Amino acid sequence: MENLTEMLKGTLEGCVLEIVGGEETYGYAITRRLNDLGFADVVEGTVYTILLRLEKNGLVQVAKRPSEVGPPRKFYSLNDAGREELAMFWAKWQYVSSRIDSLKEGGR
Amino acid sequence: MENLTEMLKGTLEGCVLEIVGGEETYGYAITRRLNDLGFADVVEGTVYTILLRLEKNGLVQVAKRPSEVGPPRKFYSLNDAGREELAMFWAKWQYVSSRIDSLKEGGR
DNA sequence: TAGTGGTACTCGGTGTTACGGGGTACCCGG
DNA sequence: CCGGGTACCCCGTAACACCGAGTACCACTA
Repeated sequence: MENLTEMLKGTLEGCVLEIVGGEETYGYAITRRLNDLGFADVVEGTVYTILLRLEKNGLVQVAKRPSEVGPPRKFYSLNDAGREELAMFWAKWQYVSSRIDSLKEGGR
Repeated sequence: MENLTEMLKGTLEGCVLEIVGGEETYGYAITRRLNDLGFADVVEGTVYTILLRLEKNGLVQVAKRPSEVGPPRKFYSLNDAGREELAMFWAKWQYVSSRIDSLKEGGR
């Protein structure tokens, strides 16, 4: 599937939030996770951008820890604000996707 | 629901395409349609921006016709390229939304 | 020991998209 | 004749994802 990028705007951040909410993890692994999930062309730079934004907005907690196979990793986990934001994201997603699906099905 | 705007990026154009594909219609009516559909804060300027983009990209056919209740309307309908684009949009939507839903459900 | 490839993060610039606000203009009823 | 609904357009702004380049750590190998 080519060029999903525009459609991901505004949802990719939520996806990252969900992944981080599931377990404490770091940028490089999140990118891999997204790629495996089917978002094949999501690229590292994008994920790091999102993570820095989440950090700036106070939605995550960060812990730097050494790795045995490369440079140190920045592990992210959600704080309360982050969990709240995540819940909000899913509410929005449900709303938007239901609207769009209803438009698709004859759309009344 | 507040501030869905970011989540609509990349999908709003598809929604307009779908509406135009359903019947020949014009900007002002499309805006109303979207508002009724639940996208309450989609605003006229946005729809016109999209319509002009569709026109520029050769996805629609345009016909100006007088109105009995105001200034003339620009009626839009899909051409072959537009129908193709619309089919593409729904394919992308299905793909993306299924991926995101699967992420939501435990995400394997 | 120099080189390669995988791991891991950061930054600056770019393009696309939707919004906000203003402007123009047509039409009808009071 | 003037306000409000109808109808369109344009310009500037903000958000978001991408791209490319840079830095740096580690293990393996020739």
